Amino acid sequence: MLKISKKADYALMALQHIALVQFGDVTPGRVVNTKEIAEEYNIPLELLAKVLQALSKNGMIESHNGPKGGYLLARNASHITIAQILESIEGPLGLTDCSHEKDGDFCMQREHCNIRTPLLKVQDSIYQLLNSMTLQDMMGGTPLITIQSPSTQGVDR
Amino acid sequence: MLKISKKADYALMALQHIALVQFGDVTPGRVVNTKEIAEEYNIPLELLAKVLQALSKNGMIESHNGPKGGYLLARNASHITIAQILESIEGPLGLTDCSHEKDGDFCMQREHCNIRTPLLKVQDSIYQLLNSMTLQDMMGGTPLITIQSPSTQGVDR
DNA sequence: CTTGAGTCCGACTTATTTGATCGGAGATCA
DNA sequence: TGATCTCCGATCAAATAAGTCGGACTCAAG
Ligand code: FES
Ligand code: FES
Repeated sequence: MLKISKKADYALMALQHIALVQFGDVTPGRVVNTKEIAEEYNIPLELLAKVLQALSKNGMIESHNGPKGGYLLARNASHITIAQILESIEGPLGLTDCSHEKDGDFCMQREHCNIRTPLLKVQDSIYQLLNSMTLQDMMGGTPLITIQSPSTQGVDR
Repeated sequence: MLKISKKADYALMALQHIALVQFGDVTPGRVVNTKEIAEEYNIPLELLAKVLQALSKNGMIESHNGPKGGYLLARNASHITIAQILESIEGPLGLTDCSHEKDGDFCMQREHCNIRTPLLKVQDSIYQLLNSMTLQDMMGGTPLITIQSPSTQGVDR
């Protein structure tokens, strides 16, 4: 349950790879093209292309056309959060169909719904969680995210 | 993204309804049948039945057959967590396909995978989150779950 | 004991989403 | 100019979820 799509998976891998090349290496200005990533991680080329397109459209990476072209991180790795990446590929976060109340978009159960409010809270918590972890954090195995709740007080990791 | 299935939705509603009848009301021993819930929340009858079956099979509720039959909460509402409910309906929690390493179940990207470890941590955090919230909590608008992470220190709700 | 209303339960069909693919247009550098 | 590479839309196939159907069982009243 709560599985994220493979496209989102690919997006994370690709971004991390780009970040790695751009940061850790001695070749700071190097661009990285689709093929390179696809072969490295055994990802279907065309599908990965689609993913990268979406990422660039959402301002996560910059695309450079033509020969010697490729992709570049749009901002610092510490300013790109997991939530942003995932939302670029799949829609906005929403546990239920009726999380985001559009006009007229009425859930059949809305009237007597008893789970809307608590679920929205859970959803919000998950969002904070995803939005507090950055690409940077994913690279260096840096910080752990800890949860505090009334029932699991003091439980660490 | 991260949408839970409608069946899981229905499960939460149904369980909360059962808990409400069994606890808050003056009819402590009353059983509640499928039809009652289905009509109350506009849920397809047969589908809800399926959901309830799964729940009973996983020990969340008890089923009583025959006329005047129906469902009963198997344990106290404060001992049923959201995570348990969701896992009864959908499979076990897993952000990626390769979260649970079965034998021979090798992810194509496993060798060079750079996102496995951090994602598992995120997954674990989410699980703690879901597992720290009980049916009881959902009923009375009781406790809020708070998150603490290095980057959002001090941010409350 | 018989009967029948009411329920549980598994198999089946249909709809929706996701994964993956193809072909062409536009841009850049040698 | 020409070759190479990215970008972008439309399209096809597979997986999953949503919803439906009919039979087996159980209890309680008559
Ligand atoms: S399920 Fe739509 S409002 Fe609760
Ligand atoms: S995606 Fe399977 S191991 Fe990382």
